[in-house]
Amino acid sequence: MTHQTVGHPPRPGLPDDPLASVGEPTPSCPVEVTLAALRGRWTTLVIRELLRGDRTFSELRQALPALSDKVLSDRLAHLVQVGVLDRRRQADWPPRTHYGLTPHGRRLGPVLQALWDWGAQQPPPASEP
Amino acid sequence: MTHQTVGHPPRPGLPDDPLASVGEPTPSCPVEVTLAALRGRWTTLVIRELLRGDRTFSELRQALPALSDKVLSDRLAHLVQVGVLDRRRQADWPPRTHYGLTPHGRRLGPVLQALWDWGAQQPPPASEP
DNA sequence: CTGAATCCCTGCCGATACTG
DNA sequence: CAGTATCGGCAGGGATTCAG
Repeated sequence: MTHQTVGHPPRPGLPDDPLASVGEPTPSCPVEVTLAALRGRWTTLVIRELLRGDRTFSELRQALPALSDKVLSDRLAHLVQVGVLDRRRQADWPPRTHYGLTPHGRRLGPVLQALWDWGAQQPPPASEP
Repeated sequence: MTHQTVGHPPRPGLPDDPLASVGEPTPSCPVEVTLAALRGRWTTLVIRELLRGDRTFSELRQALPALSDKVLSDRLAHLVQVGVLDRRRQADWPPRTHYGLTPHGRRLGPVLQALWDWGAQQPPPASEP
């Protein structure tokens, strides 16, 4: 069976790392860190939109019409706080705010790709109750 | 998967797949599929435990002492339903139930690894509000 | 235009108690 | 041993309204 066990290169292993021994969900677990960053409905769609390039508040609202102002604002604030997004206000009038991914946020690309790849695989036919 | 790159200069982000144009969170988006599978507190820890090998209900409870019976039961049922886990009852007495990852579930390894890797990176110092 | 404040409703998850 | 039943607290998120 080819499975990652003891004795692999200096790569942080998932089940083998000491930190992977946490007995409860805690912010010190890197997996929890990432899931916390992606937490919340619409979050990944906002990131996807910004992976295509910088956007303003209105542009994001236009791209995601079913997303309310409040939640969009919440998501953006959250993503800025965890260092995924960068906010650049425009002193002009009308006030425009541009959002873009930080380098750290851009590294979420491979993560979303991994999520995409697994979800695109056909699961075995589940039995319905 | 059709990967028509539409002139992303330096860093192509998410796949430029037609499905990536969804305007709202929907089960048809593969990213949502995966996040739905991983949804819920304790879920990734249960998977991590089973990445190390098959476990019974009690063994999982022992490995995650702060997890209540009900939630553990919920998580296991959910993961079985989405095709991540495989349940094998023992007709014997006392009744033992063995849980193990399906091939599909085992492919979550790289996904969790991607989540781990990003979360393990040092984010830029967050600005204070 | 870009957000913050408020209200309400829903679903999660923890605790406890009970069954095959 | 391996779950299900039930209840309650609390946070997430949608709609609306108001402010800078």
